[in-house]
Parts: sequence; structure tokens; C-alpha cells
Amino acid sequence: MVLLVTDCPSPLDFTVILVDDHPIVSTALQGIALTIPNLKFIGSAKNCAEATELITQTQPHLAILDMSLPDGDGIDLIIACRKLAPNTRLLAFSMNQEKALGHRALSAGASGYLMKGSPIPLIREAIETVLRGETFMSPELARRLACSSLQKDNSTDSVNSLTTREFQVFRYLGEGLTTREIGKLLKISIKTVETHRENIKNKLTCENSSQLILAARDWVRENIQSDQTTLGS
Amino acid sequence: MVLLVTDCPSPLDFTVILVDDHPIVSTALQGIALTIPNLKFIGSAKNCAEATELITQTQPHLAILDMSLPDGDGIDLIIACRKLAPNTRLLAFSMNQEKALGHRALSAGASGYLMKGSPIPLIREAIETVLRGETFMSPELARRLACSSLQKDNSTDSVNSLTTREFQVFRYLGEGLTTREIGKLLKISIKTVETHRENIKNKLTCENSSQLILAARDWVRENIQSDQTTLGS
DNA sequence: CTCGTTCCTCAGGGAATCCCTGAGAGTTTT
DNA sequence: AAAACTCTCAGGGATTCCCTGAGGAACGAG
Repeated sequence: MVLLVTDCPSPLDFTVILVDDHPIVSTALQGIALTIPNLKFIGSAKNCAEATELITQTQPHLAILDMSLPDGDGIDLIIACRKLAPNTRLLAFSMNQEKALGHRALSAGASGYLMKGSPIPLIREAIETVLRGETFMSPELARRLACSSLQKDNSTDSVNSLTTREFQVFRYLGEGLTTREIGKLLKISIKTVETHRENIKNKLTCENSSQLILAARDWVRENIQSDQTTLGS
Repeated sequence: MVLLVTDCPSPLDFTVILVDDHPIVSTALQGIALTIPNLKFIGSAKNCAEATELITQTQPHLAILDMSLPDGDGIDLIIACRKLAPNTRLLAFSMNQEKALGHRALSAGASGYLMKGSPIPLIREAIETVLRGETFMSPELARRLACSSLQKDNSTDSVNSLTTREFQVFRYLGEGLTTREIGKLLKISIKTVETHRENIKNKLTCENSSQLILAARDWVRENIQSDQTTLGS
């Protein structure tokens, strides 16, 4: 059903590379790719470093990228690939079905977002859709995005949207302080701290108090503690 | 211990079932199983409920079990399988290469612990090893266990002092689940989960619920996170 | 200057959770 | 057989969660 040959002067095969640190997944994807007409598997990588090198060298039509690689962030990899191989279409392939990650992957330049839990026909469909030049999105993700099309969910942006007071409370939460302790520290009522918590929770779209605390911890770890990272770009 | 071939009067095939919620992984494993002589794939399941039913009905020689299923805990599944099909050998197959989880899987009755990141020959070897009646352990896990027997830090020690059930609750806490969600996942009362929380909190000397959650998060980050830091070599 | 907005502050109150205590049943250890 | 451990669950007061409402201060816009 796919007529990809229109812009091809010859019956040229489309080339694809796979990036996944799990050999079993990579091999299985390779098997799926084999069943798609005109699609030719030309290489695989198991981390970001290998992936950028391989993509730069081969300039494939399609790259299927795992979002959880051992040596870097999947979003950074997408951004890097867009620069290194502007004509390569990218299909993000992830364990994580959180809407924030899917949204980020697409806005970073991916042509599709696919969950690893997807049935095999859906995986094949995703590949074909992206090759066709369209954008593919996992149904679950599409549904979630539709439900919260108004809410923003970029975590960094969300944290930046916190007010001064909210930010103070947020940081203390990430350090394990209770509402009462925070109130005493900031010299405000417990009720006020509760209100701030509530507002923070809404801004960060946390479902419960636990997730709020964990989000705070993660943010503190990333932005305050030791600062290594800074690998991408 | 038991050489299974001894009680086989004919060149009988060994039977295997697969339990994984990711079709792509399940299919790939099926492909690997096909390449092993005398091994016959007879079914697959995508969650705990299906798995227990399938194993009870088929009583296979081998079951390869994913440790992170949507409707229950992997350790519980191992324990259940041991009762429902005592002669079925179990190979735990997990994303997490974390020594405590591997240790607990083996002590719960699994005959092997294998990481999903393993190369395909190693996966095949694991299956063959377990079929042979021996115990298989991922090399990384074995190394970590060896190292941990030498160096001990108090946080790891206190976590190791947790019972099986407490450890399950602890892990879920670190992933942001509420008491209610954990209870539903482990199929026990909220009150029971509360008791476990309380005991964990005392064992780890946390002052409040927030600190317990943060301790769980930190522990998960350090010990479970998708693996290697190994740069060179 | 007045209006609208944002932010900080706090309260009410039902629902839910926390936290301590106790306890029965099953298993393992001694 | 007795002791110890584990898992399970309940009772119940203290506490927190979570939603709603609301007053006052700061500040730019009209």
C-alpha cells in the first residue's frame, strides 16, 4: 500500500539502522525490517556514541532509536542526529510511555514515537508510516496527549514556572523535609505550605504526594548536586 | 541435581513457554528457542495471570519469566510457579541487572537470572544451562555479587535486611507508587502494605514517610538503573 | 487612579494516609 | 516442641492530603 517509489529515480531500497543496547530487541527489529519491502538494514549501534558515528557515515533514510541508552539521553541523540543527518527520519522507540518523553521526542525532531510494548504489526506500521514521510505516534501516547493538550509537561519548564515561594518549598521537599518542617523553616503556616505543595503538584502534573517528592528529589539531584553531565551538543 | 534426560525413554523434546509483556521480546525469544535442538516452544503469556494459567496447564520443562510484568511482581510469579509446576525450571529474564533482585529471584526458586541486555549467544547458553539442570547467572550479576561480598556499606546492608515482601514494597515506593497501588499490584491489603512500610521505615531508620520514599528512590537509582558505567574495554 | 493579575498567605473540612499496637496463621529455626 | 520469623490484616487516634475559597500586598496596564 505504500508508494515510496515516486521520488526515486530507480527502485532504490530505503536504508535503515537500529540503535538499541539490547541485542535481543535489536535483532528482533532487524527481523521485522526484513519483512518490509524496499527496506534494507545496513547497521546497528548499541549506544549514543556508536549511533552518531554510524548515522553520520551512512546517512540512512531511517534510524530507529532506543530512548534509554547507557551512555546518554535519547532526546539528546535525536537532536544530534538532526544535525548530523538532516535527511534521516527518526523513529523513537522507548520503554517509557510517559507523555512528556513522547512529546519531547517529537518536538526534538523525531518523526515517530513507538512503545516497546507495541504488537509487532504496529511496529511494522510505524516504520512504514515514517518512511512514507508522515508522523507516527503510539495510540496510547496520542490519547494521553489529546487529554492534556493544554497542559504543558516539560519538567524543566514546569520547574521554571514555579514562583519563588513554590520553588523554596519544592527544594525542601526534595531534601526530605515534611510540610511542618518547611513551614517552620520558612516561618509560615502549615496550611500555606500545603497550598504551595498543591500548586506545585499541579504545575508539575504529579498525581500524588509521592510523585511530587520524587520529582523534587530528581530535580535536586540533577540541578543542584554535583554537575557532571553536559555531554551532548 | 536431576538430569532430566534420565527419565526420558525417548529423544523427547523439552517444552518451553515464554512470559513477557513486550511482543517484540517474546517473539525474539521464541526465535532463539527455535534454534535450540530438542526445545519446543508451546506457548506464551503476557502477564502474571496468563502465565500461571499457562504453566499450570502445560507443565513445561522450562519457563522464561520477565520480571517486570504489568499485573504483578516477578518474584511472586516465581514463587507461584514453584508451587503450580514444581518440575518446571524457571529462568528469570529482567531489565534490571541488580544484585539484590537477582539474588532474590534465585532464592525464590529460579534456576537462572538473565539480563535482557545480554548478547544472544549468552541467552541461548542460559537456556541450555538451565535445561541441563544447572543454575545460570549473568556474568555481570556474578561479578557484582562477588564484589559486594567484600565491600559493605550500611545502606546496602540495611536494605539487604529487608524481607522479600518488604523489599518488593520498597522498590515500588522508589518508583512513585502509592500504598494503594502497591497493594493492588501485590494483591494484598492496604493495611498489610502499611505494615510493611512501617517495618521498612524502622529498619532503615527513616523519620517519616518522605524520607522513606526518598531512600527508596536513591536506592533504586544506585542499584537498579540500567547498568553499565564501563567505558573502555 | 483604578482595574486586573499574580503572588503569598491562611482556613475549612471530608477523605485518605500515617503510625503505632496487637494478633492470628504459616513457616523455619533451634 | 518451643522459639523466632514472616506475612497477613485490623483498630484507631494523629496527621496529612487535597480541594475550595478568600483576604491582602505588589505591580503593571489602561
